[in-house]
Amino acid sequence: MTRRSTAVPGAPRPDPPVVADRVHSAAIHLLRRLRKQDEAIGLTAARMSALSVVVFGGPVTIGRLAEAEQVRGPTITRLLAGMERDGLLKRTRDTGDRRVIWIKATPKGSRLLQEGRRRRIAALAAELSGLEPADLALLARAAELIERIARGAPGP
Amino acid sequence: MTRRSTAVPGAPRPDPPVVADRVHSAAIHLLRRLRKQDEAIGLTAARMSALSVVVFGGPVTIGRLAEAEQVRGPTITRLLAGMERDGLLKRTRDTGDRRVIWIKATPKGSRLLQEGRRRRIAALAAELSGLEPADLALLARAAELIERIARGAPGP
DNA sequence: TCATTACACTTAGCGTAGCTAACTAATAAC
DNA sequence: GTTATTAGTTAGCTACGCTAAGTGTAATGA
Repeated sequence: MTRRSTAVPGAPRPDPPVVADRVHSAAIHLLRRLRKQDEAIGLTAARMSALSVVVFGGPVTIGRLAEAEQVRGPTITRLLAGMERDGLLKRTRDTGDRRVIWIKATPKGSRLLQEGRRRRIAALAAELSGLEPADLALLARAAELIERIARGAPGP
Repeated sequence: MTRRSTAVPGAPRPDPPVVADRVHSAAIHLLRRLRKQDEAIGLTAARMSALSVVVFGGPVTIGRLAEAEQVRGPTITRLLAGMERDGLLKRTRDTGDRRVIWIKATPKGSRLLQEGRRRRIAALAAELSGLEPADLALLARAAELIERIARGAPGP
């Protein structure tokens, strides 16, 4: 079913390529800006993203994690190697199928993730808090749309 | 993180950190997805971004380009080296101040940029064209908001 | 004038992240 | 009991951030 509209009556229909270009550009610039917050906590974007899958999604296998992160196996393997070395998570061989490895976050990992997100997001959140509630809601809705599209999902 | 509905008068005020987190996450996933389109044309995101500054902003110096791209000098130097090798742009020593180098796009560079943007954006635009006009307009507005925030502008 | 300072850019080298191809080890299928 | 499939790793490539240090040009000032 279609969603509730926030359209301004009489506004011209936006051109998809133009909107795509703008959204694309905004995403690039936003992430470049946020990257600068990274070294404060020592969690890169890739680590933070993977860690949040593990922390919020519960224990997960390497393959599922690669899928969730939309990257290939070796990328995850190396990412996890560094994070395990840093004590953020641990691997456990599956007792049934011994090819499978389960990834679990350590308390340190969970704590660092929360802290990292807080920091990385803080600057952005601070800017956002200057917006009107309507604009905030608009951004939330936009993020939802983009997320769905990025996942390649046909619909909600 | 709870899922929130579209902005409706009377809805609770969205929490800035929550929105920030979602926007952040959406940006990451979107770009990861778009990156997959890159090899089709042979222009990476960084190249495309720099090239578009050169193409649309006219000839530019290395320093200004680094500034525009929000990266350090050496990053631009190396980026340009590859692009010059590939015939996408050319360097010219400033005749007045011989420390300065002007970057200009070649016809090939301009052409490739247009083509690259078209391709990189095509998939996204295709998805977007399935949206209602209202949602398209919402995304356009969201991109505008994010762009302003990413630039660190105080904004209206 | 000539030594010093400032500036624009480059080189060297490090770290992180993406990839493919080829490998090991375990399981499933015939 | 082979053979095929699956899960994950290793090796090695590219790209793109960074800092520190180097080169060459311009500006300054004793």
